[in-house]
Amino acid sequence: MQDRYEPQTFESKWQEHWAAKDLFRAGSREGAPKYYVLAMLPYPSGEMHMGHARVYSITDVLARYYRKKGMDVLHPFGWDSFGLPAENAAIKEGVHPAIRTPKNIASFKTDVVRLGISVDWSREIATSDPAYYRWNQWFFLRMLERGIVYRRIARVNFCPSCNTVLANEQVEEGQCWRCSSVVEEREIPEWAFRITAYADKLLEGLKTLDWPERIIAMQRNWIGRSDGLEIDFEVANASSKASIRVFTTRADTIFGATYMAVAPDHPVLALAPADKQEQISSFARECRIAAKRDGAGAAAAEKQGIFTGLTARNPFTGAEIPVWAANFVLSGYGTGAVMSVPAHDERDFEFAKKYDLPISYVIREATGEEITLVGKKRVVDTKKAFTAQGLLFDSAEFSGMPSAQARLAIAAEAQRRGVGKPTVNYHLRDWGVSRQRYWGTPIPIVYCESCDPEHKGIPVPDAQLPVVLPDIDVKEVLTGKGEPPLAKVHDWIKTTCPKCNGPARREAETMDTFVDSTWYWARYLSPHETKAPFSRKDADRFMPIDVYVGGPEHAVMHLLYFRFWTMVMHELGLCAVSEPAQRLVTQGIVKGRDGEKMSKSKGNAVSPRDIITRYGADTARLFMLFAAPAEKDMDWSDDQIEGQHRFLIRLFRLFHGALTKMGSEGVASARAALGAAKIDSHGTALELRRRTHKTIARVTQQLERLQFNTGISSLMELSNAAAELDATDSAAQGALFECLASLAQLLAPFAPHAAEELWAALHEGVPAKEIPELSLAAWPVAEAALVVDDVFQIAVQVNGKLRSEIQVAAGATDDEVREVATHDPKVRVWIAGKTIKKVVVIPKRLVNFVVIG
RNA sequence: GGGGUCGUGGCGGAAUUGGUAGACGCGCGGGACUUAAAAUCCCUUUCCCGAAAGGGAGUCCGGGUUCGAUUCCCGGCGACCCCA
Repeated sequence: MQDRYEPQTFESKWQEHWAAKDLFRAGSREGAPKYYVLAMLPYPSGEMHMGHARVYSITDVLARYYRKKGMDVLHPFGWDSFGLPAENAAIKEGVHPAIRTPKNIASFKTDVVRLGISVDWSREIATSDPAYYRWNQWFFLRMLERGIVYRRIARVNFCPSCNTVLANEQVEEGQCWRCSSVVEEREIPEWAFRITAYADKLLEGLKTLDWPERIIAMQRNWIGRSDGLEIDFEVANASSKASIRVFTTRADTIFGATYMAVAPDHPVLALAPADKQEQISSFARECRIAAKRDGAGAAAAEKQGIFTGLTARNPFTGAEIPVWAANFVLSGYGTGAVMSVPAHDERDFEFAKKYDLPISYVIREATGEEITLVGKKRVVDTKKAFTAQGLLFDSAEFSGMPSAQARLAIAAEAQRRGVGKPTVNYHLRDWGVSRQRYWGTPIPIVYCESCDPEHKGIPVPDAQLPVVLPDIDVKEVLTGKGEPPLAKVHDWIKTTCPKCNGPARREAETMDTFVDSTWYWARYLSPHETKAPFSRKDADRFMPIDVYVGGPEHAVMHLLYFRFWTMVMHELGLCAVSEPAQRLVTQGIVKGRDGEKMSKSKGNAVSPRDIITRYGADTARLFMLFAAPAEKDMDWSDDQIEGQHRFLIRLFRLFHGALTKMGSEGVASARAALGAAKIDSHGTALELRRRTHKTIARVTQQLERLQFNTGISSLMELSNAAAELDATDSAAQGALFECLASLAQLLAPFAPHAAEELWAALHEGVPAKEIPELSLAAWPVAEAALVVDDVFQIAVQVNGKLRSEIQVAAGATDDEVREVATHDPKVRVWIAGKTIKKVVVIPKRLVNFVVIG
């Protein structure tokens, strides 16, 4: 072998070797347990970036490790090839997405291969392929049949720059998540997925998942279940009978509801006195403008409101209370109206103080003394709202009840009187999927004037799927303006009605590309299946995903849709599982040299291509894995990458030096001894053997726990130890050879090309077909006898302070250990003349003398 | 404002989950090789006192539990992320 580490001379050789031997094909180990490891589906930009390189390094370590553990590993790859970037580029440059996309895929794929990622390419898919998206359409129709897909008139977020409708989640601070344009509101018909029907299942399922706590929390908050009471407040002073419905989670405070607040565009405001109407509409206009400026939330803004002239009757106190219009009440949220309890809600309190509205306390602390009566007034802290739960007072027959009980009792009473009912509200909204774009899945619906005058939509029959995207003249159709692009493709829009065979037109809108990534992971199981999205047999074999790796930015959108879709697939009988991924790893971002998130526009991006060219793929991989734990953000560091490169340089020198010194005969006999498990060793050789086997045990454990950074450091330690051994006799050479062989094996998941090269060096002179294939060679197993030391270093403390270290035999009893420690000269100094109150002995760790005096 | 994650040397980060704090790597400093430089190799490197042996302090700050706390509990401060 060469003593110099020159990855350029061998990395592509091994990549070709793996491909030629088809080593990474899944499904070829029938009896073995399966392992499905997956990185989130990438959008095929022309070049891989560091974030990708990091994810694939992580999944590849796992794929390679479990493959060596004998499992049937599925590590597939594919492309999220529909979507806005390709379409926007087409608008700008006039290149058809269908032409650009395959080029980008080919280029990106080259990067994946060059990084040495062990992918089963026979399962490669692209979501823009009709063979894939026909199943999007098929799912859409199945969901339509089940009422999970429905048509609605929606007030939607519209990005004038992307010229597209955005989901709520795609709006950030009132701006488009992609281009940061200010989002407008429009009312249009659209198709939607009834994901809200799955809110409780989505919530419930979270309990079973091995996902990061913060992702679970984000999903829980996003679903936002709140249990409360819907109750009607009758309008007291309008000419016609009307009521305002509110939702509250704090029905126990209802006796303290001293005013109401409604959204500035609430329908009840039509009943307000004529002299107030102008004021109300100008207030509504202001709020609309402010909301657009500050974002949909607008809660950050100063609380503002106006009195509407209306009053309502508190259904429990009977009091007539004023109705205000307020900017913090949103018509799209809940019922668009709230009962305001300033005594027990901070926002209501603030508002009441500002506009001098009455405040009455009805809850007090549950512990503590009875409210003191001073004259006729109860003494409470009127400086602030009391928002905690407590005991009711001044609440008629409910007085004295604790909050939780009172909520139930008040809800029951409201229900008995027919003015309210217990209700559950969710923050989660249904998922609008219609997009006014070209480069997406056509929605398989036609409109027929004669059978469907109301434009409810007629499903395209299964036999006519896929509805294939038409080829277009890019310049004519993709103008980036006006109606959906497909509406301009008249030949395509014109079709026949599947019901009456009369003229009909196709749905011109396409599906949100988030649809594509909800179930691609299942398509990998049966990528060539033509009768179904995937086969039940394959689903039973490989579902669920064992480890799913991707960015935390997908915490709510993708990961929620992905779970929802799986629940539907389960209901359709397609698979046994209802949760797609048992374990989720969210990897941190890679920051640039300046500590900012890497991006081309900031000019701080480091290209994996450059790194691979300069240092080789293995160095790039080691850096990604070593610099920080997988879940943490990491800073790019030119120095750190040099360090990883140096490690590989040292390894090559170590192997070269050792093998040269042993000579081919020495190597052959050491190899034979290792093969026969007959390594005879003692002294320093035995010490190295212990280190080798301890390292095997440690690295194995670290891989199971995804602690790649410490795994690599364990390998560094072992190689440092091996370099120190001067192997002159055959025993030492045997131990050294075992150590090197283990290093090559343990290194294989992390730096596979270098490991192959080293593995080959260890088998120099052996006929190629007799050399075990490193990628499939069994993962080394530590010999138990060599993992346990026979002598331990034990710390000796006196009153918790380290005073000495002693050597103790493994089998020593606590008494013996204490005896040795007591006689240690350094310890004696500290315990001499003092009373030993207690001695704590922790086997194999430490002894602590507790002394006084 | 609510929810979450976290805070350890000059830096990235370790610490067998309550048991010798700082593994491994980087950087700094010193040395070897070299005409010289790069590369490589060796030594040192938490801070303070000390020539050394050794001693003292130390995991954001303040309390607590414990023989023993980076780890658990309470209260602050600060950072980041998500939602308002």
